[in-house]
Amino acid sequence: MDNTEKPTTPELADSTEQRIFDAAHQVFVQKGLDGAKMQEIADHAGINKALLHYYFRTKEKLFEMVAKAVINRAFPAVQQLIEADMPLEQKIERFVDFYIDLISRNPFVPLFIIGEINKHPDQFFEKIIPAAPPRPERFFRQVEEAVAEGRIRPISPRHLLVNVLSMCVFPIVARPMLRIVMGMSSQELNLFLKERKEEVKSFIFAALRP
Amino acid sequence: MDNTEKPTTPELADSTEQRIFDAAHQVFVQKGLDGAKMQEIADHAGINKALLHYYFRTKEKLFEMVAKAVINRAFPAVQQLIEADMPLEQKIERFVDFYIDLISRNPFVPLFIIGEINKHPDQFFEKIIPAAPPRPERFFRQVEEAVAEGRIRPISPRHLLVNVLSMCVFPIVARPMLRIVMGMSSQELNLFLKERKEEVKSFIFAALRP
DNA sequence: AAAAAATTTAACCAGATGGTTAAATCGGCG
DNA sequence: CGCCGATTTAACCATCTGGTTAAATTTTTT
Repeated sequence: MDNTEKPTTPELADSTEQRIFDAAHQVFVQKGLDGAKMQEIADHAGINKALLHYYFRTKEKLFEMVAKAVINRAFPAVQQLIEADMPLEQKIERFVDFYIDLISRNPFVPLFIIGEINKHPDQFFEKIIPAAPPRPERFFRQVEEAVAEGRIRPISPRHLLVNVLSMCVFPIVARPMLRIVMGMSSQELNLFLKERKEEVKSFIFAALRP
Repeated sequence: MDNTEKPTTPELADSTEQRIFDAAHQVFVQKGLDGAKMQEIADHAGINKALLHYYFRTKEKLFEMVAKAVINRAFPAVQQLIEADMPLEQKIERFVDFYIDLISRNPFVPLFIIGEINKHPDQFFEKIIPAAPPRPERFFRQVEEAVAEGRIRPISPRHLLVNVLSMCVFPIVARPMLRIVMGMSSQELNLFLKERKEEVKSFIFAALRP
């Protein structure tokens, strides 16, 4: 039914504090800062407003913690895989599989990040986003090498990465829009999204043929 | 500075009513139903709250009108091009150019549609979305024909369309996220997005080679 | 200039929401 | 049992926000 991931900070596992945090995580990610109500978070955690404010003083602080957790969970995972020590072709394959799985389990996360930055750019870049993240330099070099060796068709490494990301993330995030544009039922869409992993991989490798 | 499009209902052009509607359009699309405040819309239109409520009774009604305008402006344009009477290859080329332009001028629109459906699915599908939109059957047939003739590599028409859509829309919509993932400055991103049209087209046609 | 329409001012209301507080209650534990 | 921390209850407050209203003021029309 609800197959979205919930974060776990091991030390506090199963504690009330953790239950509240998980509830906040879910509500904030789905509805955003403005759309989320403290009462709804309390309900979702199975407690009341008083206790909610007892554990987390203010909505702002709670949101800040959740937002930090979201981005600290989302980006390092990607970074790690994209910069891993692994042949380019294999890396792309694993990346597509891994990333489609990841986004399928957390379909609201990309929307949450983009939306909140759009609505409150200042706070987000000040408080939530950490130090400058390292660029995927190794991946870029791998692509350039593969091009130089003639293993793949000449292509801009950055555009390749963005193409891969786009084809993995967008269909899952834009699910409600696809339903309209493609005129598909919810069931049809489920089947369609399951085919994506193979379809995206074959599309990419076809585009990369020399 | 602000290159987002504003809708124009010709009859009322330049009227106060239109100025208010345009302001509402801009604020709602950027901040969503919950994030938008009536006072902000009034400020943006250069009037006061009383007059705002004089022209548009309630926030709900105003939002409903804006949302309808957004989707009635967004989807038919796509539908028309994708179902046009035109050779497949040419159609894809024009579609990429047209769609990247369209989204660049309205970068918040896709996010708005997806986000609002996620937050208020009931209202949106009841009141905003019109009758069942026609599927892109002709496009699908064109792809199947091209495959049968061996002009392009075998591929699922629906996945092809979603791939094209993804590569056009996602990078523009996810701009704030790309900044983080790719570690690019705002200026670098502008240059990067300008290269996209050519880059996407060549990627697609490379993937379609038999 | 007079009349009519558009717009502003300023006050107000009601409901929702974030947040607080003190006392009561519950639950485990020595 | 009796203590102690966790949790609930219920009342309360301040603020924000959507919405209304009547009168005053400005602008447009006649």
